[in-house]
Amino acid sequence: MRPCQGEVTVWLPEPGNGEETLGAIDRAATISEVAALAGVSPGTASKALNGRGALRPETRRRVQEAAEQLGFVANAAARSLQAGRTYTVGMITTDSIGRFSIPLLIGAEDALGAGQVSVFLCDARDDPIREQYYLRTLLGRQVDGIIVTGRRTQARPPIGVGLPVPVVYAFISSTDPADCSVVPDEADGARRAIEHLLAVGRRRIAHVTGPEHHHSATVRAAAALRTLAAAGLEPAANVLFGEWSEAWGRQAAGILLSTGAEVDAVFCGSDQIARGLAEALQEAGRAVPRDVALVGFDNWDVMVDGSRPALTSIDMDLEGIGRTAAELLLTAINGEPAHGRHALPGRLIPRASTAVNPF
Amino acid sequence: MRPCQGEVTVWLPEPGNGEETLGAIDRAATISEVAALAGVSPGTASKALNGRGALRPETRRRVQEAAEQLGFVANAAARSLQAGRTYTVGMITTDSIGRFSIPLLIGAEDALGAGQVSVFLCDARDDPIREQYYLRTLLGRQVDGIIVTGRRTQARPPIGVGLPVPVVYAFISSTDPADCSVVPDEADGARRAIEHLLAVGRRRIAHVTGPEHHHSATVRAAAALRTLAAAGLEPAANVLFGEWSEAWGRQAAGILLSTGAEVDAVFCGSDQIARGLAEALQEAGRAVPRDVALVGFDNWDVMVDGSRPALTSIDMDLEGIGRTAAELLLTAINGEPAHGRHALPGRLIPRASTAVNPF
DNA sequence: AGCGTCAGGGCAATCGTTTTCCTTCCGTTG
DNA sequence: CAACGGAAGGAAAACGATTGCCCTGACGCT
Repeated sequence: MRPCQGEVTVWLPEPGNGEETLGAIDRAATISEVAALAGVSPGTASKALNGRGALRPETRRRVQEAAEQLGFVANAAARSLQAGRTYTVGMITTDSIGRFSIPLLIGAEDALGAGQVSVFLCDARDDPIREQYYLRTLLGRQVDGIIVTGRRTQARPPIGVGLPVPVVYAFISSTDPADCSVVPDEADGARRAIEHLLAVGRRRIAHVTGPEHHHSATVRAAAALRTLAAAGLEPAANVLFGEWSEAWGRQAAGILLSTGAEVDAVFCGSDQIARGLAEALQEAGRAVPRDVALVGFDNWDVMVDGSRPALTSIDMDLEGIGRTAAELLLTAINGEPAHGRHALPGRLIPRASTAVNPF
Repeated sequence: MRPCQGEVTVWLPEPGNGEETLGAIDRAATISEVAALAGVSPGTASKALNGRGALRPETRRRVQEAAEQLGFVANAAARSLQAGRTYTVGMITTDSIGRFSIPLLIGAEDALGAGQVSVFLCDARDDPIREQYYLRTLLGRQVDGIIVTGRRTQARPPIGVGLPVPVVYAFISSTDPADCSVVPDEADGARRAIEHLLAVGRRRIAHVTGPEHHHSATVRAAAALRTLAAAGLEPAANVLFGEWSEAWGRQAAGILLSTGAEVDAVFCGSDQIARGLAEALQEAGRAVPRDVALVGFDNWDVMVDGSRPALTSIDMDLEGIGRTAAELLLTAINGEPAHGRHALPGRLIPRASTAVNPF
């Protein structure tokens, strides 16, 4: 194996650097060594370190000092072999690790780290083979549970049936209603967007979003239309389906302007679309938010802050979804499995693109 | 523990769903059970499944079928207990998982996954306490090695001294030259940027970048100036240090224009800066790339593609850095530790912002 | 003084797999 | 026919931590 490809520059350390690292540990100490140093048996040492059994305080202290001195950390393999639990969960991102997976991952790691549980990360890259391979790997490592995440909210077939460990789906959901899924309430998010636009006085509202075959796009669009209808309004234009890109946002702006529809607000299916729309509208002489107010979706920092004006957006609270999924997984591991699809509400983050008084 | 906070909508599965999941596994099968089913001893079963020992082909097959039938996956805890290796490495991202960590992570996971090694992910969030906590956790889990990554290329103190397992730093580097670090060659990247601008005929080149106290900013700036000097040129303006944001890019455009410096190209310290600059320049009536050519840094897809025109940029090959770090770690685990700072070259990705003939 | 009680701590089994010896059986050869 | 050798597979130790059980003193009570 050639570790480095292409040109590589290497600075080697200067030789003859005589200082020895202090406290060097060649091999991790075992509890027997700790016990020997403390002058007790391994069993007693275990009790001392885990606060079990009946020990003289002085003995306990002696063992603890010995452990400290040797830098003892219990071998997790041995411990889990005997406990039957590994205090480890697997996290499979079915599509690549990306913008959506990360907050989920952080949220999950947050909730699990507090419970002394470590996370095995697996990136299946949209490949069912890799997915099953990782699943087997995780099962072989006797994880206590598995979190499955992905980039799209659309329901997917269960990753496995009759698995020996609990599984929770985060962001994506399983088609099997008996599985436990934690997803964003996208319809609720779309409702908040429309209601916010209504609240700031807009009445001629259009919706520009991603591909029609994309679950999120259709769910959000339907909810937006429902909310408008509930207010006795029609959309100012037909829903424009396209892609999740700035380029499509710019293009959509042209379409809206050319139809002559008197649009005073656009709810966009993503922040990227909104940003493209904002740019093109302003180039065409429409002021944002004065003439047209904009609401995005995702609350992606780099987009909402980079856009001018800054974008009002819907935050799906991905971190919260990851955290909730992890917490549900922990309770499932403790014997109380949850079922069904848990939809978490998002928040609307108001910014300049829907300001009432833009001065 | 309340798993869900805030409003939550739950759809429960319809009760009375009578179908039993097929092949349900309550408890993972052990090798003894496989052995019993195949009519051999556990030791023999182990040999059969691992291709060791002298066994009749027919016996081997019988064991394999039994394993298949029971869905046997070897208990990794037991295996690593006896092997002294866990086929697991830890990955500590010292600052939060972000845009830079992900490609590193993907690259590392790529190189390791192929070697049947799993990754423990830990996010220390810039907190030294968390960092040491995770380090202990990883050591307790007997990882075979540790990869340390971060968001900044600046050298950092070693995460620990005399650790019982090899450590490789990726993207960041360790201040201890005896440690192994894999970093992008930022100076080389800056050189490529300047040489590209020279190659497309620009001579009055400015540099706008991030904070002066930021290692990457100073390294890139120094290399840019050196490259210009080597071509017998002065920079068209003083290096402008600011922040890594679009807003700063826009502001810097104003500064450059107001000084009256006849700039025909700007090398930007990041794609965000370049995007802001592109916007502001064009609003001021300068065409990109006709009047001013732009080169960014990072090759961040959403920036280089969202910008108009699309940005030429320097790609640090983060994925390659992650992969190389992982490969070096694997060889270190196998007893051949590498030392020193390995700088990997980047690539310049040409796009419209430096096109010679923009028509 | 004798017995019971309990604190303190050692012993050994256990978890599941691998691996190092053995044992057994069969065929071959001197 | 005896001895040897190799093939096939079994028995058991080992990895390291935990834990239930047991042992040993010391102390108190009658």
